[in-house]
Amino acid sequence: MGLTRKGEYAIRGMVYLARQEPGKLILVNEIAETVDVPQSFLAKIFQGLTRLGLVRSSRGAGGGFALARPAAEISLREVIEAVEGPICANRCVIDASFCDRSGNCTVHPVWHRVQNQVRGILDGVSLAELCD
Amino acid sequence: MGLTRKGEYAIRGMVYLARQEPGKLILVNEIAETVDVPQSFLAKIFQGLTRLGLVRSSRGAGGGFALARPAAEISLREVIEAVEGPICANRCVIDASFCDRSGNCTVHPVWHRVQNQVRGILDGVSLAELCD
DNA sequence: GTACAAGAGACAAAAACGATCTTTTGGGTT
DNA sequence: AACCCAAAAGATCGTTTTTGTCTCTTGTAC
Repeated sequence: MGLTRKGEYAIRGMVYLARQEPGKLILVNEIAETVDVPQSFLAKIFQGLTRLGLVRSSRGAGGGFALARPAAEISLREVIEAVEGPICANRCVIDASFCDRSGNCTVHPVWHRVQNQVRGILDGVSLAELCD
Repeated sequence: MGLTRKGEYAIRGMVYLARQEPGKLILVNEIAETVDVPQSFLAKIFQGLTRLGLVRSSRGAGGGFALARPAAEISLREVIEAVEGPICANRCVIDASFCDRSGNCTVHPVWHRVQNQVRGILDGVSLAELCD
């Protein structure tokens, strides 16, 4: 019932990128150092973000990472779900096999409401807004 | 970012109790069997619920568990927080030491909004409503 | 005082979390 | 072409949390 460090770190890193001159490539070491997260771990996290198309990367000298889209067009939800998986109040909402005892679950609709609210809030916040 | 089995089991058990004649003591074995959760585990969970005053218990022959208050006066949030701890979007909202890098965190207010929304929804649902 | 059922606490396997390290791949430079 | 540089990929690894189980104790009713 809460963000893991992976999520927290991803947000820190992405907000840092969002504060840079758009398109400018930044080394993962620099990001890691200034937002205070372990470099190797952040590297892994950014690998995933790259694969999912949230950031673009370039290898070799002069390489690094940059946001794949303008900061105003990347939502907090995208970042979180990229590293943590889909926001889900209870397994039963995603995984039907977990819940269908006796056919009907009265709590089910509550989980849906929770998810939708959370997603809505997180959708409404962009990286640009988090730059202050 | 989701309920654990403990939370899920606690809800199942409490809803089952809420469906019984008020005040009637039910054996944990019966509860466990009909809501389909491991008995020993549910026993542990209910131990905690008793300690926190959500259910009352009686030992010995004819003992068992019953809701400590009317089902309409026990919220889903109470049950969840009793077993999972306080609902918290990010450690940084509860544990200041986790977040105060450079003093100000722009994401902080978002976590608060998320928490309040979730808590609000869960506060608004009582066990009675979950009985259908 | 005996049977019964919850309370308490120790223990343990399995999964998730939080990294770290090494090797590979690809891009620039000389 | 040879060589650095930095990300990509994958293996590994210690710690914590989850998900239980088991045993023993305590309290209650008959």
